[in-house]
Amino acid sequence: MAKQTRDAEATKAKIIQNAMLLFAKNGYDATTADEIAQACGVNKAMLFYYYKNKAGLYAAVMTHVLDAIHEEIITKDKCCVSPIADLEAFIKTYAAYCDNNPYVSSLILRELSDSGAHLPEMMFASLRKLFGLLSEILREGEKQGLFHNIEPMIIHFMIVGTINLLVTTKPMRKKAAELETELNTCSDCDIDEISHYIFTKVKLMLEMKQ
Amino acid sequence: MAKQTRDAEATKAKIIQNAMLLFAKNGYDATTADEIAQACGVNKAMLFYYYKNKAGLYAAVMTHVLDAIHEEIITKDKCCVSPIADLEAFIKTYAAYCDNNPYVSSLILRELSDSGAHLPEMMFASLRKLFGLLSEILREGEKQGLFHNIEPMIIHFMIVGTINLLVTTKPMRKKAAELETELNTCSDCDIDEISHYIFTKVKLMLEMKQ
Amino acid sequence: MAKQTRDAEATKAKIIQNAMLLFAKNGYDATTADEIAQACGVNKAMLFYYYKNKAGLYAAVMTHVLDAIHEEIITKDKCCVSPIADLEAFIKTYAAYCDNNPYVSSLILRELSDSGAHLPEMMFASLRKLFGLLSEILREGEKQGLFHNIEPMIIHFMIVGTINLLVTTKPMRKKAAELETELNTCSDCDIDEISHYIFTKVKLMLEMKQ
Amino acid sequence: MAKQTRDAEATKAKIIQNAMLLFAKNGYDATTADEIAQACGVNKAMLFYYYKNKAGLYAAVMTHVLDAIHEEIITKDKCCVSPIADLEAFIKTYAAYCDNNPYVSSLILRELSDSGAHLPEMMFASLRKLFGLLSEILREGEKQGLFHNIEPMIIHFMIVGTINLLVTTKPMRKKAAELETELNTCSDCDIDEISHYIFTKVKLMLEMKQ
DNA sequence: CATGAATGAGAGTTCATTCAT
DNA sequence: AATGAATGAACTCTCATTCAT
Repeated sequence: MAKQTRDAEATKAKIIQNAMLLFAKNGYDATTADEIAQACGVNKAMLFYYYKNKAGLYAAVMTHVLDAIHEEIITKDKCCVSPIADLEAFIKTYAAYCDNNPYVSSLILRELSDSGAHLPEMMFASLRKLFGLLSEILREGEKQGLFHNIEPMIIHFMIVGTINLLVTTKPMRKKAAELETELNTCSDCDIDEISHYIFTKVKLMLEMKQ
Repeated sequence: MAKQTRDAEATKAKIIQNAMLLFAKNGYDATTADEIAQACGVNKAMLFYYYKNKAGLYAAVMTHVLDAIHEEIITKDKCCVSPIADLEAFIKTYAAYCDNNPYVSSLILRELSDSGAHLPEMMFASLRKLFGLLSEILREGEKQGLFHNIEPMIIHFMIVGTINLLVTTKPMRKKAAELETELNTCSDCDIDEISHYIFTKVKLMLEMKQ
Repeated sequence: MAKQTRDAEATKAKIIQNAMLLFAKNGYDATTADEIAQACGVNKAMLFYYYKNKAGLYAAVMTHVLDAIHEEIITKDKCCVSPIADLEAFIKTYAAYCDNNPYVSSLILRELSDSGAHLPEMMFASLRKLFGLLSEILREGEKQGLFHNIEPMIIHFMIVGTINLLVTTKPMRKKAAELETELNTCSDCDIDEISHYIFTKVKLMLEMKQ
Repeated sequence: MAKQTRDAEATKAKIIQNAMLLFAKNGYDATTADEIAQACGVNKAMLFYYYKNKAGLYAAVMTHVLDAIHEEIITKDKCCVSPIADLEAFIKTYAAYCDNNPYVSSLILRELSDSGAHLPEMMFASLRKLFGLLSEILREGEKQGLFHNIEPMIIHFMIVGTINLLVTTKPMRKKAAELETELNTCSDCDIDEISHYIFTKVKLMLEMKQ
């Protein structure tokens, strides 16, 4: 009996995992149910059995992804030591997570460029949670007189957007570097350098009174 | 000179224009040839007559968009006054252009999150041109001792990515603001405030020696 | 054993059967997937489900046809009594089979006049098998001193080509006879007369030393 | 003025010539108006201007082909010397003509395997003329007591069908010979050997009383 | 006579989804 | 819970044909 239950869970997990990769690689429309099923080694009808329809599966994938990243951040951040330490933790954790799970950036960017067309309600909740974390840090820093002239939404996109773009364009930048050596596309930068650079620059930016 | 019933240039332009809007709104896969043709008031076969296939039309749209933005920038920028003035012009022109033509941001972000899956060769050329403009400004600033510790690719995405994300998420942010007043999503910020804010912050960031 | 609503083998067979008739009647290009599906009372997508694409279905049809005729001949021929008896059996069996399944002649002639454009590899194998049967008979006859001056390929086409042409042109010849009584188009000849005539004449031809 | 007229004629001839080759190579349905126009270096609309529609062009091509072959035969045959000489001339002229204009065999075989679906009325007339020539020779031979037990339609297909099949399958037989040396596909036979062989064998066949 | 622009009616193929087992 | 069979609605693309110039 326990076997049965665990199999069902295992199947569901396998589906989410493979769907995530494929949605990230090819986008929502270009990913077919057949493809996902085949990648899982599961019958196609199972996708619909467990997730009702393609949109439902996609929603499940996105919740999974966003919840995971949120949890990663609140776990890794030794919250509340200092706003600056928190900011550093936020940036580095987010960057490291995206680098390890590169489909995440792709999924998030795509969703943002759709204005959340595929999953309005749910997207809001999960993305807001993420934005909420940074907002809180910034507000606290402002309260302590460390940060000035804060526009949290813009800062959020500066951090998160930049990281996501650098992650998704990695192969593209590598290819560009091979074609033309003149342009510096940061094609060999590793994620720790990148996140450290971003942190340093954003910190400066927030600390200035202007 | 007389208004013609059969004007190839006009038809081609109509197609590009409508395709651009639809590709931006719905993405490549979710946009159908029927839809585009109907929006143009043109027979579907014309799309293929002029652009060979859907991918060809998409490529034409993207070249058009990226070339237009490039030209806008090099026209509006009174080039070479000073790196700081150039930076300001770059940011503000780019932001204003995207705000006036909101499909642009959507198209660019989507393409970047695909790593240029739809148009490898061409994308490179056009995006590189844009990146090249900023690169040049940054390099000059560094040479003049105004900017320090420059990583151009990261700076580029910080500017361009942030603007694009703010443009595409505008409706989403508006909706979020209606639902919940607690969070500040910059939903009423207008584009000039935004681009000025970004310019100010980026300038600071570049001028610091760290 | 119970009659099933969903019987893959039955469906596949239905598709082959109807496709065979339609390809024979109208040729490859002029036969549409819609038409075939409708004739089968099956959804069009099933054709692609089972046979991948139109060419695949056509190939399946041809293999089916050629294998069937080959089997018919090796079954009906009491092989190896004497080359002459074998020749008679070959001619009469082939003729009777084509007469009973008139699409066969049409398919074969069409394919030959295309030089096997639609299915290079497969066509070779199956047609060669048929030609091999006659070749063997002729060679044996020659060895036994019964036949002389044999050019097997030419003899093969004389037999098989003539039969096929008489079968496919049957309606045409009937119509011609109605229009004009002067010309004798053998419009009332039945297949047994025809095959007997061919056998008699070919036998003479082979037995002469010239 | 004469120039104009001659140009029109030249254009029409160019169209017929190229259409003939393409119809022969690819069949009626698989040949497109675009293709023909491009091959001629003529605007597509011209095809319809001169020949009303595709079927009309095809009909024109076929009449051209069949009339040409008919004329060739009645020209080359020193008619009425003796039925045997006439037969020889008929076979050899037909074979040589098809060998020089290989599209002819393809077109004729295809048309016959359709039972003249594309051009009922016209096909009859032209094919009948050809068949009429042979019929007359056979009848005369019978009257003179040279030939016996004649079934003209069958003899006709034995001659014409065999020649056509050998011509159209030439590339196929060559390829088969390369793959497998065991089978003798007459792949190196030249047309004069073939037509002489056919003539010899048919002559024997007709002279026997059986 | 000649052209390029335009069209409508399909054709083949794909795919999310459902049904029967 | 799981599968393969089946479907209907779309989608991209093609092509004979016509129109305006």
